[in-house]
Amino acid sequence: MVADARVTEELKAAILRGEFAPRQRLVEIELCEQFDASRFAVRAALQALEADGLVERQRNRGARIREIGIDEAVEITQVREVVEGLIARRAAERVDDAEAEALAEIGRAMHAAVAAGEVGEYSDLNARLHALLRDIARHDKANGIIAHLHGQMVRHQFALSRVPGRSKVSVHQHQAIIDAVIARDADAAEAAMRAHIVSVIEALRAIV
Amino acid sequence: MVADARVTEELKAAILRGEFAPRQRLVEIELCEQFDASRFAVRAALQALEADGLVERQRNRGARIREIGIDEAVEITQVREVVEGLIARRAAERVDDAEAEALAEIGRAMHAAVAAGEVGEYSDLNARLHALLRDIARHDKANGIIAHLHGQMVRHQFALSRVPGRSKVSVHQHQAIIDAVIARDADAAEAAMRAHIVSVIEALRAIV
DNA sequence: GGTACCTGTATTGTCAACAATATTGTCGAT
DNA sequence: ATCGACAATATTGTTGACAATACAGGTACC
Repeated sequence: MVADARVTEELKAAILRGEFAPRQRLVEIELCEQFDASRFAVRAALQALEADGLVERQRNRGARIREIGIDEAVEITQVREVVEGLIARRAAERVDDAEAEALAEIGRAMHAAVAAGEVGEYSDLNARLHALLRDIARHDKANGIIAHLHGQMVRHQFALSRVPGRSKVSVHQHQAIIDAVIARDADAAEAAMRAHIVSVIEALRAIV
Repeated sequence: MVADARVTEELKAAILRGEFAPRQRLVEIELCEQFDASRFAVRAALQALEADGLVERQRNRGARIREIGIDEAVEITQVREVVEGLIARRAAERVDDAEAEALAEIGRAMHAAVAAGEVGEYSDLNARLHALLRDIARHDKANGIIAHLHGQMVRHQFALSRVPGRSKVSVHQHQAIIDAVIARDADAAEAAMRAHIVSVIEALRAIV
């Protein structure tokens, strides 16, 4: 696994960037040319991404980009709800003063971004907040599962960030999470995170 | 993926049965003989089981059985706590009368098994209860994650079932879960499941 | 005109040989 | 006797060719 790893990474990045349409066929030879790799490496990459849930394969019929419908996106987000709840709880238990200040800073930047109407900036801050909480929680298993689920959600995540007015609602939820973690209140942190993601689920359902 | 799938399945079953010791090296040629397959198929199986978290591989150094220490087992069980909590909640929301009766039946059998001191029988009933709850919940993503985590826990699970007196404690927790689901009380079902698994975590920590 | 079959092509599945790399054992020098 | 360099061996990584399979298009028959 050496060339394999490179191809796996590049192919995954390309999928996450949205370069392939859902249900699009992934022909091995075409991928060989695109990534300048052998069929062996491409095959290994496809197998890895199948385990990742990004690609589906049928015997003798090849691989295609897995389509994730709204129902599955909701299920994924429901799991995310409880696992990110665990992460928020752990973060509240383990946060140190420097990390608390970093959280507060993200909170202030979020308010500023919403006030200025910068949705792209707000979206970045959102990702940074969740990533920082994962860093603070230092829970490898939970973090791994979130990464796994996140990979399958990129398309819907993008759609979500385009919903007008969502940032105005979610900024308060994010602030509640930040406040609870800084206050070292584990129960409140978990509850705030779950409330936040429940509202994400509602927004998801509303898209259709 | 045809011979591959067979080898993957058999190898996984062998690992779960405990036929390989933790950190034991898995030499490809030996596995070829053992499962009467080509190196190609063995390789694919090893890659699949790496993604499954049962095997770890290093470049040019081959594969070994992944050792799961007590700390990791605790983390796994913490994730299980919240995801099985979600499953219990969903089960309470979706259970029908026939399923409720099946749950009640398992509860009665559990009490009987504890009274008779049949630990093996109780352990089976425990597995059946959790499986039935997953059936009722019909939450593919959550069920998939539980299956994934369970595969990594078999060794510790076995150690847990040997702790004397555990069934006497857990039978009441199980009954609380059953009662809450039958009463269609989602909050109580989630809380009961989480309380149950918290006690599993404590028992895990106590083993060392 | 429609349906079933057959053939050609595109694509994936499998294999055995070869190359690259790590590990182990041996030898000599200090 | 211990350490380091070096050679031998074991094991994995990679490649290209070949076999098996599914799909599309055309043809004959009803």
